[in-house]
Amino acid sequence: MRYWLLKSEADCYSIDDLKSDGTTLWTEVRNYQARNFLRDMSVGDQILFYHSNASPAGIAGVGEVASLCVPDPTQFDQTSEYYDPRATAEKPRWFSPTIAYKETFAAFVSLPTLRINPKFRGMPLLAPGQRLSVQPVSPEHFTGIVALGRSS
DNA sequence: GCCAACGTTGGC
DNA sequence: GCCAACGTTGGC
Repeated sequence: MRYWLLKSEADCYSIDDLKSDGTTLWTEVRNYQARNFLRDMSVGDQILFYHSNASPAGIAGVGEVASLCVPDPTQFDQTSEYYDPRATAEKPRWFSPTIAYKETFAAFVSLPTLRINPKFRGMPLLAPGQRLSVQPVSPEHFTGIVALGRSS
């Protein structure tokens, strides 16, 4: 089993939205490196759900990969701002796994909290200037963040 | 809303 | 295939 971090703009799709949906198709990723990570996901992989554009930004809870990637339907939708004219049904360019809700942290784990804790040094999330919306997470970092999130 | 960092596009 | 211009991300 592997561990990942998924970013979502908090005012666009938050952990509460995932909770009420139960599962969601993770669409609209338009970055090749992020796409490749999505394709690497296996059913049962654990997801840290990160709120970006929040104050503060940080990790709100945990999800799980419920199904492997399918072609992202928004790439074929001419009315979508994520429409990609270069994508075809035979050769889709973008892919979406299904993510299931697992838990909302009792204690939101903010970005500043992660930065001051030497345990999390080396996380890609904390690297200056990184913007990738899908990132791998080490088992140690995942466990440490979940422990912080469950504490109150 | 600012702006630094980064990815993508497209002319050559 | 280089690289400048442009657009986007995302923390603050």
